[in-house]
Amino acid sequence: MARASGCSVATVSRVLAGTRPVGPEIARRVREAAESLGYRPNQVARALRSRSTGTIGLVLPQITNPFFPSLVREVEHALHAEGRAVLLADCDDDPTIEAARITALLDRQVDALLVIPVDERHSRAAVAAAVAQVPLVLLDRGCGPGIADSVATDNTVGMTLVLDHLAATGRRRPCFIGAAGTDSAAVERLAAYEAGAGALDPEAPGRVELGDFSLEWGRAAVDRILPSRPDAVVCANDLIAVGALQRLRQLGVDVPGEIAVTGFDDIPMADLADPALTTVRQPVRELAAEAAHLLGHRLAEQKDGPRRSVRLAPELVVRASSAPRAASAPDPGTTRTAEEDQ
Amino acid sequence: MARASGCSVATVSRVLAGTRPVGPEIARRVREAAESLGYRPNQVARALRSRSTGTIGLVLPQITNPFFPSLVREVEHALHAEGRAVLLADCDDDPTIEAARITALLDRQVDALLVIPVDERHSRAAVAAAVAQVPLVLLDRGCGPGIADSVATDNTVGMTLVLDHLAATGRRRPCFIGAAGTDSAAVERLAAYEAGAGALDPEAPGRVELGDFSLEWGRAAVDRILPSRPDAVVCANDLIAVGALQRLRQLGVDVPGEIAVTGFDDIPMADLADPALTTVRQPVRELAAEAAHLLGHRLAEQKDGPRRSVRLAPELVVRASSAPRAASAPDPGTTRTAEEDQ
DNA sequence: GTGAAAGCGCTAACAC
DNA sequence: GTGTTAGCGCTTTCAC
Repeated sequence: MARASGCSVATVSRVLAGTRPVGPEIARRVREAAESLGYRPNQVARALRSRSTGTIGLVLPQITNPFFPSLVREVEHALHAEGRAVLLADCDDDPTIEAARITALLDRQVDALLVIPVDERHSRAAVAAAVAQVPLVLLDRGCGPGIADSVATDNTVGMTLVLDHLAATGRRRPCFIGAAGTDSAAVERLAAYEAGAGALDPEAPGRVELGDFSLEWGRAAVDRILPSRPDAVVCANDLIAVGALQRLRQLGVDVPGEIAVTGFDDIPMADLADPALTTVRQPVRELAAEAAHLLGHRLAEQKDGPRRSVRLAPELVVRASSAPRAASAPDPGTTRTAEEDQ
Repeated sequence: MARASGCSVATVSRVLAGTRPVGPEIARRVREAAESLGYRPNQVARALRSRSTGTIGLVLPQITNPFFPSLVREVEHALHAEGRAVLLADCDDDPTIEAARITALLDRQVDALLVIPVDERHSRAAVAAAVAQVPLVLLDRGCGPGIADSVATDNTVGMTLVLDHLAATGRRRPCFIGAAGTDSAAVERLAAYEAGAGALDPEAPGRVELGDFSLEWGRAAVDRILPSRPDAVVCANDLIAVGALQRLRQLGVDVPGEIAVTGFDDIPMADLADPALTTVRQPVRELAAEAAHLLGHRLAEQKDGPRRSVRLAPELVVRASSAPRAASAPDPGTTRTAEEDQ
């Protein structure tokens, strides 16, 4: 390669990396030679020398969780646009596996880590250890206070959007089906419901059932919540909401005629449920972009800036499951977004 | 590290890699030193020297396609179990992006590539170019004849299972909603339907509507197929089937009372549809394991063995959407698998 | 069985 | 501006 262009390897390196100015004539020769020889620089050697692999580790609980694929997609695209590559680690929802995967990624000299922790508490040690070695940003879920940079959806805003919408469409007796976990999604969504539901009905903050983030729990919780005669079921995520929808249908309850149902996340299934589910759409692309930005910042600047915690506001997606009682349920194919409401 | 254990770097390398016999006493000292220093070998340097990164590129059309997350999960776990890591490349269903991603992975010196091609025809050039550089196995979808090793589900077996099941449960007027593409899934599933449906009804092979693999097409196709008064709608994948289910419900058609509906793939949504969808479950774990095995084979043996093409038989999952007409629709939560039928 | 030394392909000092 | 040279951290001959 150096021979072919009639100059030294150093010059070749400079032309390709653009590190230092090079004469226009010789630069052209180098580029031509690279072209005709089909030369591709070896990223491994480059990484060894420059101590930077251009590789980011993405650690997530379970790729089969329906909320993650779109997030992974956006992260992959955002990072690739910066010329970085993504090493994927699926943890099977197990903090032990998570710790092992993080170690494996660190051994491979990833430049940084993007972690969606499995568990608020049990992931902390592994994350803390990793933070000491490379820039790390927590995505979507927290992992203890101020342990690392983090990017997540603002759950409080989301829940407020839901409650405001229910109030505006005439619902007065909401209830909440949530999750008992200690993670930010469970805690913040519950807190926001309790804080906001009182405006609709002083009793509403008390109508709460806590289980986990599953379809099964959604189905089971309906039976426990129904005796309180709610006119709206606010669910902590879409899985719970779809489960609730299934059980309500089974019991012959009219949604949205008798009861409105809302979810959170806007997973693909939300649009396909019958009736289509009103929910809160997380700003997935922006979450990914912000995470990539934070990583870039940590990689460029000195490693010791103050911890940043970014919260992004979600968007309400109004669908059939919360249509006002006056109107009959519209065609399931029809959806309106928050913008269109304005 | 060499200093700490009082021997040479070569010996340290030998102990840790187990390449050559080392005296037991000194081996112990090395291991102790490694332990106490928290020594982790630098995989990048190792890769540069040994010309093997232990990294596999996984290239797929779109992680948001509901069939892929479980496949990605199994691939990741199978590969990680062998000490390899997965570089993920999402192609946004675009062959141009696919080609770019493949090049980027090759530049990073992946040991091999696992590719789910975007398009039977338009992915061929990029795949062929990659095959010349590293071991490559095609997963789930083909990409022209004999271009590389491949692992996929046996679509013919799957469709036969469906038709046999429909025959056994008393259906006599099946029809088919498929896709017009040239990919193996579209072609083989259609061919298998046409070959097998004649046994139920000589007219059946002619009752075919071809569109794409989408929910929307499933909805639209129902209107075109209904005039032929079918008692079973065989769909080329689950997305089509769920769309068909939605439209049939909208039209007030009783499923499975009047018409049975079947899908293909067993995506998560299949179990959640109402009624739950009878479908063909692809052997995802085995697909991933076989792909990993093939890769291992190519990496270990000489690169020029004969091309291998592995087809794995899928499994029928019987749910409510194809229940015999005599019985009323069972509880949506109840599912039976093919094994339980035997 | 163990150590010394030569590189893997590249980049970054340092001369010129 | 450009060439020369010394490594990045490891594995692997090759001597002993």
